[in-house]
Amino acid sequence: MYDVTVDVTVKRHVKMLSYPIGKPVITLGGQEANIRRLLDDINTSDNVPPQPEISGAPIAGQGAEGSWYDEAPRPQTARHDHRSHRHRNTRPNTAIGNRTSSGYTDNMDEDYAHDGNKARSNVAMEMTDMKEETMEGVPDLEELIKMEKEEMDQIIDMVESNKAIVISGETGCGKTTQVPQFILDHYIEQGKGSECRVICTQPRRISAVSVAERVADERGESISNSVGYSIRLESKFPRSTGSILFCTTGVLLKYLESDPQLYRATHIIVDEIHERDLLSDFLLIILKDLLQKRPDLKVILMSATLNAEQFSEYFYNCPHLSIPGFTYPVQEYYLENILEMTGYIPPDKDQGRKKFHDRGRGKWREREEELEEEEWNVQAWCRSLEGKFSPKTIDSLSRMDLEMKILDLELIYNLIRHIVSREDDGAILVFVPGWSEISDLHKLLMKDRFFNTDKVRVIPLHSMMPTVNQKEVFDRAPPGVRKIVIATNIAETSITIDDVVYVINGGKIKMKDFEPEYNMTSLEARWVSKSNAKQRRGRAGRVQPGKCYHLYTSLKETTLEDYQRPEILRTRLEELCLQIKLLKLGRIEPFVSKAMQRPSTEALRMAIENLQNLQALDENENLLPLGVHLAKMPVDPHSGKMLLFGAMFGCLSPVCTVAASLSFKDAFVIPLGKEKLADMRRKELSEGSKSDHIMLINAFDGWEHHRRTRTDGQYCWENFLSGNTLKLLQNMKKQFAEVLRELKFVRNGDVNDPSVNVNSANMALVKAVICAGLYPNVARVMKVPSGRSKFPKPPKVNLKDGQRVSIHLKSVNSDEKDFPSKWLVYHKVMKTNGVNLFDCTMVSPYPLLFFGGEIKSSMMKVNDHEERHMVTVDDWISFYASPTIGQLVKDLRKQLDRLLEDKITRPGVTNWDPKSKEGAVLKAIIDVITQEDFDQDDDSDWNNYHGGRDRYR
DNA sequence: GAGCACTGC
Repeated sequence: MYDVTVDVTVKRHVKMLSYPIGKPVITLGGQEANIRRLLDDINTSDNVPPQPEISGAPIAGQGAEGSWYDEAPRPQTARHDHRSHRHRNTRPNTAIGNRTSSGYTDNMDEDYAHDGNKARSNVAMEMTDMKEETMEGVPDLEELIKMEKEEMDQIIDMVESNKAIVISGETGCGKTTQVPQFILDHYIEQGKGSECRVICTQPRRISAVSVAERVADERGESISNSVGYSIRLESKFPRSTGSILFCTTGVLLKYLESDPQLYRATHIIVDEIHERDLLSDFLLIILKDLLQKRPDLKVILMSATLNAEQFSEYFYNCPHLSIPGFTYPVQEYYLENILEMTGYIPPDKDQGRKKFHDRGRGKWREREEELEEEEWNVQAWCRSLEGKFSPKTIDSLSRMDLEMKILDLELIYNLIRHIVSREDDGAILVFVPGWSEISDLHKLLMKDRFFNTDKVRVIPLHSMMPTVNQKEVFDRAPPGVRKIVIATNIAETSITIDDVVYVINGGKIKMKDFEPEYNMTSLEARWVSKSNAKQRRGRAGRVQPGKCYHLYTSLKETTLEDYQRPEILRTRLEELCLQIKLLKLGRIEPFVSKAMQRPSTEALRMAIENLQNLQALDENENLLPLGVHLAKMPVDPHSGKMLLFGAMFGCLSPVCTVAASLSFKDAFVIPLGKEKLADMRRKELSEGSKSDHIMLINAFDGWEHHRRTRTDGQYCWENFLSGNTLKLLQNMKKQFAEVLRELKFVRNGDVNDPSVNVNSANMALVKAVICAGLYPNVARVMKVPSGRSKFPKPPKVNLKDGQRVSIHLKSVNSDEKDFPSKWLVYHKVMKTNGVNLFDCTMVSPYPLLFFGGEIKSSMMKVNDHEERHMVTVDDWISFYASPTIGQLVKDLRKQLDRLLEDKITRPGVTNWDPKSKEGAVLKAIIDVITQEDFDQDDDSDWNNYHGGRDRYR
């Protein structure tokens, strides 16, 4: 055990080091008498745990009267059977202003981005492929109605005569708002309105709401009549039949749990399928199968134009219809044009042959040859530019790093200066990959007095910056003032800024990727795809003709992928697998193989294995009782397990805060330049807990406390918190409590009910529950660098497989010097620059012993003369312990395991009566955990022990 | 010495 070593293997970005990982640093013993007494108490308690029954409690969502999706179809009433309510053609041009002033908008808004007349001037249908339309004269109303009628008839014909169709069209063609209405209106005209229930899914919450509002508006109704929406935590259902429901993809998938054949819908429209997000790809597999079982069901897939054919092929070569759209023309410029117009001379690329790490894919030599070929192509292309571009530009192109390993911010700076001084008014939107580029470019601009004036307004935009919630992003700059927005891809789909006329496409995008062979998620900047570029370009043509500057050559553009890799190939699959089992879709592998692109066998195997280790699946992929609970909770499996334990151990509210923050996002926003101050605030909020998760609880509780005195605004401001996010987290917590009530783990759905919070103030226990949820995500602190250097480095920690990683600088533990326990549990580990733990909680030994993996007792040789007893969890987490205490811990653990298994199989409210077996066991466990036990072992002084280890690095 | 973006009756 002492010399457990890991193979010395150098893998991509992962240092596998060889050194002992098993030596304990903590000796257990202080609680021997305590545990013995507690075990005695258990043995004298009742042997049959009483099962408190929850009877008569109504289950939310089932049979709730008046809910849209459970109501039986009923006859159509007369007031809906004429189309005269629709007046979308005469709608004034207010849509954009209204939505943007309310905060977020979405690219879906583009479907009605322009004046109604313009938008509808190109409604003529084409069965052929895409055709770029330009603005024509505006037809008169009569002609418009006629054109629309033709358009509608064609779509209806196709829908009627096919089970599935694909409709493609660029943003601006109106497909999202019009197609659902065509279908409904057709049924109403036929006097069959009551037979029509259209569900239209959107990938984002905001699109679902804003499209529903727009469509209701076009029909001259308020929401909840013939049009409604349903997103998580917020629903306004339309009437039960003769109606259209816009919902998120996730909501529709949730419906499948109670209605596997989707009888609540006659038509299902899946919008934005070209985005290839995990949930739409999953839904498509299900719908494809469902068409066999429900011959009456109509499926309409809606996509952008590029590659729309592949969806038609996937759906049994179903017909494909393309709708032309309207957008203002956008002039495009490439790197060669930009160098020519700015006269900027980029730095030469590194001359020495760069060592090329292509993350293990492809062999070194092949890659070298590939590079040489690329180089040759570039030089040939440069020669072809002669005569068309100045020699200076051509020379620059041939010498610079066209791969843009590091985004050239000087180039962007020069380009912005060029636009500001030479081009007409209009906001500039710059796309860069991430925080550091936003920060650096912002500094670069502010350094220049040219930009640091009242005439220029520079706005950084990032999901974690407070500007995402501020109106100024959307506000049109006053005349003579230039607005410059520096943004991540948040401005590509989620946030729409109307007055943008100039777009600078930095060419790179940060993308999450999962590599099962390294069991590692990464987040790295890659080249954009053609569809990203197209979307970015479109951001320039919303209000008038615009210009788009791509920071890559026109040669490079030809090598860009059409689309980003679908998410299903880039993500962990645990949740997907659980859903497949919950929806009884058969064995995982064959089911997933039906996807448009199937994930690797390795990724699937890893997901299934993890679920088996979690006791969610058995060895035959059958859902175990725990798996059923986890699948029903709207969080990842680890957070789900945490919630179950939180309910059982009477600390529901704090644990819900953690689960909500981990599965959605934490509530912090950080203004540019205030990073360190924000770190300090978080550290204060952690109150010495050495836990990011406890810090989140304290931040949330502080906010709720200040709400009572209406000082929450001040509180958020001081602590860099977003009130909007906190409200969402609060609602999520309520939802979790509801779900736990349905699963019968708590009696009522109030997350703050005292009965489920008897131990909420016991932070040692809350940490233990966090540990129970996050296990086996355990890391061991290996080295705390000395604090003398100017920039103290974060502690180095090891994962179980020996990977050496850092604690991310955002974590409250990143500047921690003192770890009484060397063990951390974490939720997220990700490779960015290096490999980082993004959140962690230091845990004491007992939570690991009680909630971790298998416990073994063994002897360990300390030196030639001495051996010591120890207990070890999962063969790597070791503590010195006498044989007696080892046995006591094992006995107690056995009691706990039995209790937990029973609880999971037969859910019930916790019985705290210490005379019951359940009460006695829980009391014992809580008692031991509460006395955090950090007895240091004298002869294994941790720093000495690891002092000589540098040679391995 | 640093955090793409979504989402769940």
